Amino acid sequence: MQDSLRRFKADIFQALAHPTRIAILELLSSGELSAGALIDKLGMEQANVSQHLAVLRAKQLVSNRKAGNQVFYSVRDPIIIEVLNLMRTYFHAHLKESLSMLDAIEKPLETAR
Amino acid sequence: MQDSLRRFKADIFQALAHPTRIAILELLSSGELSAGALIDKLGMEQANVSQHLAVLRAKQLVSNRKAGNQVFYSVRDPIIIEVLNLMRTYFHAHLKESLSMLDAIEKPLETAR
DNA sequence: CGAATATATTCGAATAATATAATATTCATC
DNA sequence: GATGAATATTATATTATTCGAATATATTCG
Repeated sequence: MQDSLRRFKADIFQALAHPTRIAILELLSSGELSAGALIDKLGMEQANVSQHLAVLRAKQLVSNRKAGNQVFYSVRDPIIIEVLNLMRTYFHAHLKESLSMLDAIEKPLETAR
Repeated sequence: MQDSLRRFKADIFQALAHPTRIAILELLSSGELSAGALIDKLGMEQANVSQHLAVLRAKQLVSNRKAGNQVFYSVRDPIIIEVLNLMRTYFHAHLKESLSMLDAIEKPLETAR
């Protein structure tokens, strides 16, 4: 059971472990948005956003409501937003190290393919 | 910058997205432990635990202190524990759905019970 | 020194996550 | 019922994570 809980947590964290999905949740934190609105605001491929939405749906982090032609998404439980906010606090607390971490992550962008 | 913050968050979540690493952080939440103690308590391969510790170190979620022969690990910032606790709250709030999610994840090794 | 203990690293194979492209579905309107 | 708009799904190539096995590095002790 202890173990199940950990697998569950790991699973949610996995769903959160992508910048695009975090962006989606943050965009939704102030209220619901249609898939199209999300695509616009993110400025990304329709299919890609839709796949990320599918991940969030699969882990039940968002709910969706179909209205005619469109699908409106919203954050299922505000606790998730709290988690994101805590992470922001964490980021600020460790700003210096965080920045060097980001430097390491962000490759010196190479010639695009 | 918005984007950097999201990449940072995603990166931390990625580090949290494994049951073993969650277990490690939870074991450390009440104080520091040596790598050996963690290996014992987890009952896992030495190399495997060490690799997970390396991930946690890389993302600076734990600090380590070498004392003679041993290396003692501790959680770097209690905010991380708060995040795990929030996740536990979330789990309880959505117990029913969570269980069915876990069912889907766990192999159908059902025979007994 | 050499052996023993504690921990870390490297390598390779298996598996999972991602982005893009192409296609499918669903609904509204004509 | 055909067309167009909004959204979802599938297929695939690429890349990243994971585990176990083997090996390496410290450190202590005799």
